[in-house]
Amino acid sequence: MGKPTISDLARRAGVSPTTVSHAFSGRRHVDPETRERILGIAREMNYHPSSVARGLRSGRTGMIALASSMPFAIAAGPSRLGFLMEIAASAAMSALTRDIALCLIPPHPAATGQSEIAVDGVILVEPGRDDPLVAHFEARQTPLVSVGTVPGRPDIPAVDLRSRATATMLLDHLRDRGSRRVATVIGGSTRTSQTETDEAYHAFAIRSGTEPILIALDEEGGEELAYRRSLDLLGDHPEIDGLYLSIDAFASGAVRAARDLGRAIPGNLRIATRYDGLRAKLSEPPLTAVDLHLPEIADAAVELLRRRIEGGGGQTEAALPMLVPRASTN
Amino acid sequence: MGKPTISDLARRAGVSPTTVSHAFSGRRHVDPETRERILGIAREMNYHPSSVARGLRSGRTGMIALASSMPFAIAAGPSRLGFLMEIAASAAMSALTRDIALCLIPPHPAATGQSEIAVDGVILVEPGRDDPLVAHFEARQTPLVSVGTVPGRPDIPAVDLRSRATATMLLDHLRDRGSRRVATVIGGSTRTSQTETDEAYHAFAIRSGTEPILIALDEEGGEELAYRRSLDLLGDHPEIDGLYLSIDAFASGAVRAARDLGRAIPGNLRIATRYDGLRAKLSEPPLTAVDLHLPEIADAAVELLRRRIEGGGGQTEAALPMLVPRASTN
DNA sequence: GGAGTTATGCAAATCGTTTTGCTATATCTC
DNA sequence: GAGATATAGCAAAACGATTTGCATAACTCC
Repeated sequence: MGKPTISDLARRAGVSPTTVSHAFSGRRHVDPETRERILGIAREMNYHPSSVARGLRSGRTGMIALASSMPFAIAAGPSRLGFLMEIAASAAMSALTRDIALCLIPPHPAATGQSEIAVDGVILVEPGRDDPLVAHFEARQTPLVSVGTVPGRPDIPAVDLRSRATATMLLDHLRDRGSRRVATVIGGSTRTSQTETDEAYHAFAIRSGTEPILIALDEEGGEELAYRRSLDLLGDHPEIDGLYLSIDAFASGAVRAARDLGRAIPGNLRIATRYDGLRAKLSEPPLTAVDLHLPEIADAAVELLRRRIEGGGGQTEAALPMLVPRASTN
Repeated sequence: MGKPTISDLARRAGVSPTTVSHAFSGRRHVDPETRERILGIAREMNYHPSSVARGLRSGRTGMIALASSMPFAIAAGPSRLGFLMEIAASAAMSALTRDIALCLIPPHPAATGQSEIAVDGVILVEPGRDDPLVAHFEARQTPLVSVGTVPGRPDIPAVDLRSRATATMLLDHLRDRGSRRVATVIGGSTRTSQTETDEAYHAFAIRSGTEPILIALDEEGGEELAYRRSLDLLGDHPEIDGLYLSIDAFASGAVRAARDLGRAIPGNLRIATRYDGLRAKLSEPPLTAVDLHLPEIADAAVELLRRRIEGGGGQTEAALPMLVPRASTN
């Protein structure tokens, strides 16, 4: 009736469960003839070992999770096709080639009591300082790696997203194209990408000998908030002729604001953003951004986590992001 | 040293494991005071129930999988952001609101021996006739639902993608815009979307009183194959002034072919495709396509599966796709 | 022909929960 | 005060594998 178990199979084959287990796992030698017979009967009676039972005994589930506390509004976007999903897709492919399944879990697992999922390890995407997800998984002694370093936690293995280099590259690009007064809009979170952008911008301002103009916006506010604040910003500082926005949703808002103010892009105002996703590509005009090499990043994270689960250590070098110049900074 | 177990907690609290279990699950009454004490000690000693053990006993893992035998080349695309990932993202969100985790599994789970993952149910994305994935999960008695009906298996609950209606809508649109000779390119697979497109096109041809011109291409061939075959097609049939391609990668190839042949789009040739993804939107010119309402589709599939896991039945009505006219058919 | 080795397989403990049946009080009902 | 009912908690049997130690028989080697 129910699914056949190892005992059912053992009985039918006239051997002990032990032998069946060994026949499947190969952890001990079984007479080849017996083995074939067992496997044959298994096929015949449609037996498949339960990975839950295996997991209980062996402590491995063969599954890793991808988690992010980034608000879905930004991570997945209205179009559901953002930064996070690009990493998810890449990580899934990478995991699969290593015979691991990838599981997507909610932004706030602590919130829901029952939804505790057993995974061998977790990849965190851009956690913030004191991110509850970090606490959550550390409490469960689940191996952790991060995409984007974890603020204040250099001990947690991470694939560096190189946000400082990214910001510097884009700011220099804006200046090289002729912008004299570049303002920056970052997210208000404590993620490394935002703090490094902040730092890179201030260094840039000093280098350029200009007074920095930087605002930090609540990431939940998305495009709409960025639109309103960009109107204010460009109104208060008509001298701004370059804008770097570290979140693509913000960039969309800024583009709308510029249009409403009659500022031509790039003629009168250059705009650049960080993540080269759908928004940057579909923007009118298309936005200059950087290729973060997300597939490579995701693959590195999966490999880092795998080694960590196996008990090994090891570090990873992330590829440097590459500038993708588009019409918005021509 | 290791993670604390229910027995450790029971000992510390001076009760039996049974009582601890009940205190957590609420399946039986425990004295509120005892309960609070147990929960307090649990927090203190950082106890978290093992979902693997729970799963073994209760037969539920709280996890569902998303599987597709669609070649990754098309599903995830070079940009990793295709049809499949849009469904994955939406399904993940839908699952999470129901306290279920979503797992992504490889196209050919049968291939890899060990990677058997325990899930409560599976959502199949556009399976073909006699799809090995269907056999795989049916052999394991895993509840199954499909996005896109399963060819030859009306008994498997599915969310209809309405490919016949989609094809008819787009073909009629091409004709309404002025195309007199509309050819169609479909994928060579046995997925319902392709066979229904085939049927819809032949019905359309009869309605229009024209000789049908249809070719089916290997889906693995992607844009490159479609490019070459479009060159042939347009060369052999210079009278073609409308083209419907049921796969967006094919459409990209056709656009390139048209350009190389000096055929203006839409002036000299109208082109439409099905899935309104990145390719359609970014194409030059942007391609007319349909909004399949993938988030709603994914949500319906998750809900259908959830009910099926719970033992219930129930059907689902899928929303009708909506035409998204763009410059390619102006 | 005894010691050592190899081949083959089994029994039993274990993984950490959930579930079922039971006991022992305490409280109500007429 | 006898029975019924509720309350609070325990013991033990699952769940379905893996793992470890041991047993038996057959071979090899001097």
